[in-house]
Amino acid sequence: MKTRDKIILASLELFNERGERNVTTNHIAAHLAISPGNLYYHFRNKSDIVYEIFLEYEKLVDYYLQIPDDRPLTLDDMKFYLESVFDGLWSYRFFHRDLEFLLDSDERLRQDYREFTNRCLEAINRIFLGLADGGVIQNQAEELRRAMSLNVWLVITNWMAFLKTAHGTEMDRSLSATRMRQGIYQVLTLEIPYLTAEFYDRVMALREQYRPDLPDNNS
Amino acid sequence: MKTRDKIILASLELFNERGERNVTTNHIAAHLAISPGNLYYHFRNKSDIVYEIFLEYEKLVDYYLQIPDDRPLTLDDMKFYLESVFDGLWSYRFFHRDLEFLLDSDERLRQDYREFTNRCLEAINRIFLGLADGGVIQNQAEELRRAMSLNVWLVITNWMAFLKTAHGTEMDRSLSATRMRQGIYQVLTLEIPYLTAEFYDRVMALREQYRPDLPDNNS
DNA sequence: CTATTATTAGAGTATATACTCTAGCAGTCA
DNA sequence: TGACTGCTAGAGTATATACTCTAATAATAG
Repeated sequence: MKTRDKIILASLELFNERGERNVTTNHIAAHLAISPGNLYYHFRNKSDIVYEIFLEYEKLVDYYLQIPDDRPLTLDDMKFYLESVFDGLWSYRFFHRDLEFLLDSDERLRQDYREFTNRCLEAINRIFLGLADGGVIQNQAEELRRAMSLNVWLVITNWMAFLKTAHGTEMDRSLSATRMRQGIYQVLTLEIPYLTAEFYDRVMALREQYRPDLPDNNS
Repeated sequence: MKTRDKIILASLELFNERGERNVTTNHIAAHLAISPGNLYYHFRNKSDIVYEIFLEYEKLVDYYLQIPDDRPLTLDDMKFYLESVFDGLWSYRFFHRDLEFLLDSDERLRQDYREFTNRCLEAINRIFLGLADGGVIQNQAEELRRAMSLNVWLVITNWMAFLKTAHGTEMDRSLSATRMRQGIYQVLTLEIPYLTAEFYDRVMALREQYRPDLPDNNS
């Protein structure tokens, strides 16, 4: 594997683990057992590494969120979108943690992220439309659908932070990966009132699969 | 005003404006035209300043979120809670920005914040109960109400970050304060499906007051 | 007035961090 | 072979940052 790719990979790993703020370029180099000079040969600065990682994140999510417009959407589609998005969120979870600082330090990233957000909102909106076509959820007025999409986005992008902050120190990876699924539960909760009678039971059953086992057992 | 209080005030101001990460203790001292030594006479370290500010934030929100249990809640109550919470969020907006790092650096804060979160969730839950009593929203199953409360919390605590990241550089204070109100719009959106027939029109009219003037005009 | 305590200034320090510079090495192509 | 280009090491640097230390000044109590 090329050094450049190794740098990106190790950075992502360390960022996710410790937070971007706590990971220096020297740490990254040390972790890879390469020299700082080597790292800076491949990247002009830390922001460039972050930006490169963002491009991957963006690509992944954009790939997941391709919405077919030649057919209605099914329950399986919905499940796929939810799982994919939370999977992406998990893989690049450092990103939303220090988001504001990162955007402040890099004009390019701010621009790109804004467009990324808009694309995601648009995708969520189209998923709702597709699900309405598929008879899973009821059709809603444009304005309400947009407001709902935004709420879905807010819940999704805040879920990771909630887990990290609302629960104790017991945030080992395995536990997180399980808890992560509760994010899907929360999103499905948003949809409940809009389900069609035909699909109500099936969606509720799906939702049940993501229910947190422990009621609220933090400490 | 005592120096100690001035430090807290100036810190809050600077943190909100530039983000905690970009504000050093030396900046704070310089801003107040006092010496670093003086600052460190009053606070052992930066974390202590943050913690002190958190205590104020906590007190404010706890004060706002006192829920009377001897009477049902009205629409006005709901409006008050929403405006109060978003007002608090705005006044201490730096806090949620670097939340994860702050909690990582201060065990006390992590502990306290977790309890704070739980109290807020509990309060939201009780507001829903009170509103159901008041005939504003329909009564829901315990589990659904809890999941909804959590969604409300997620939307509220992520709203500030969304504004800062999804819109351009044009985030001067005045604009923000206006946009801030759209957060209330989003929370009310969550409640729509659960409104009682008697209150539907009134809540929708209230919600209308918080509707963003510009559809999605960022750049 | 004096002794004591609280407050403040301001120079200073240890450490960290992002990043640079130079020189050497390795692969490649003529 | 030799020259050229890409890659790497590693010491080094400028700056920032959180925080300390000492001495001086103000406030207060007896």
